[in-house]
Amino acid sequence: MSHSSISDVLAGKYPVESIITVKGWIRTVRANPNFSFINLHDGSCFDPIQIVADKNLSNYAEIMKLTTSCSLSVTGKIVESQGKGQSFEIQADSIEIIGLVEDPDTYPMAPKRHSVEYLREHAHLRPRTNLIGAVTRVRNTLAQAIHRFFNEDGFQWIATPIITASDCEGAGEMFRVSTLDSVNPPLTDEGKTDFSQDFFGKEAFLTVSGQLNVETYCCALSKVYTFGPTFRAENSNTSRHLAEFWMVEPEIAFADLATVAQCAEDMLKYVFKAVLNERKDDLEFFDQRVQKGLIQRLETLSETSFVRMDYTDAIEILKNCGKKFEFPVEWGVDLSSEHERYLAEEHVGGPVILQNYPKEIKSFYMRMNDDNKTVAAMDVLAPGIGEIIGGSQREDRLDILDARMIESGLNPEDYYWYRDLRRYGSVPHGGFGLGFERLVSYVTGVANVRDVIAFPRAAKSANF
RNA sequence: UCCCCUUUAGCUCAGUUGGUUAGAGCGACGGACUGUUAAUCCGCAGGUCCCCCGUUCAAGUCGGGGAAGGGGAGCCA
Repeated sequence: MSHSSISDVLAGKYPVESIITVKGWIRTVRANPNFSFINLHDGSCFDPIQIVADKNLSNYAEIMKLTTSCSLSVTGKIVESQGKGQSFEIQADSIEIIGLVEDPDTYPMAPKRHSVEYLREHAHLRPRTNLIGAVTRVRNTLAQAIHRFFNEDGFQWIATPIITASDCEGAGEMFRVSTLDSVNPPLTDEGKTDFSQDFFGKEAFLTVSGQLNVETYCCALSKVYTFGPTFRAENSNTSRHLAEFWMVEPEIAFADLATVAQCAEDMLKYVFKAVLNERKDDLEFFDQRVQKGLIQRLETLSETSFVRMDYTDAIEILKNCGKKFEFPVEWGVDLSSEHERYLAEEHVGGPVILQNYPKEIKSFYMRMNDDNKTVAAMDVLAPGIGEIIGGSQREDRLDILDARMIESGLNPEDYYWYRDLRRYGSVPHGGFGLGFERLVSYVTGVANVRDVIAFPRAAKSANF
């Protein structure tokens, strides 16, 4: 049987006096012997719809006993609400009780405020809450907007592999993918695990980045991006790290660092605007309950240019700002959280694009600048979150790439297919990686990335 | 992985110098209520004080060890 989404009903899609059916779960209920108010939600929007149940309903005795999260099918007439707080409500003709809550006393999602830590321990029920429901819709809107932004700009979406047999990705600890007997694996003559007998005939891992793969498609289709899950086996225990997270990685051919930075800025502004336009209801909740001033901040961000700053200038600013840092600042050091926070939160007061870092602290594939000291790298630092995007122009000159690999202790032969791109019609190109959960966290104000992904996977934590 | 903090009712927390029967708010439950909005009012039930070992006449409280969670750092997206 067909039914209407609550978001359509509240948006006024059906004329007053229409008879419709809605289905969902009870958020709150206020009962008295003569009539009851039931707020029903189905996840289609932030607000629930108010059902007015009169005592004349045949099953009114059962209706009076309903509790939070019971599931219902309600058929009735749309009317303009007599009360404040909603424009429309449904005057119920019939209420079918689909599923009761078997023991309201022990049902974990009470109609009250819960801590995010508590909700995380009940990850299968937390999507029913206002908070996680809103996060989920905003996350979806951001993902759709990212695809739309790239599609409108002529990018092709490339599904790069989740499993990678090349052990040369370098960035961080990897999860091994294997079908070998983990207790008694086959051994080589040297007594080491014999991966030639493994499923792929060699050691295989979950990807830590799609970048190297997507560069190959960039050097053929010009504008490409990946958007998929990424895995890091780092033992990080912070509000900004997950072992399984989603990453957006565009790669642009015939592009320099400035083009890459502009793409990052345009993409962020595009998705901020999308959320402001499409999910105002959820943002208002975040603004009220999670982070005051959130909407104003997003509106400002989507209109003003991001500050660009060279690493060298940032070092001077940090050295001369008069602030005492735990880690001393000197040209050549990797910036730590306190430095990044000062730059984004205090010096700029907004996101800042930091560019041209010393080559020693960045990856081998980043393009060497003419000064032979810095590479064409850029990070977007956001207040409160830190690094939200990391990117670079890639080294497109084979001799310099080889030299950088050797400097970094890598064997160029292992990267033959990556090097081939520089041998056959090499072009300047570049791209960046956006941590999707960090973006959702930034946009919603929800501080921990574990609360903006459905089932978070982190060190010592893979429940549900 | 390192530093700091926390763990008491379904949830959020208080708990004095180590001392009788461990408290509040919210939630749940029962009742009242003809337009409520996390309704309101009245009533009631609800405890392995995270686990183990120790000190003591006596431990929620003190000591040691462990676990889980949080904040910060590192790594990064």
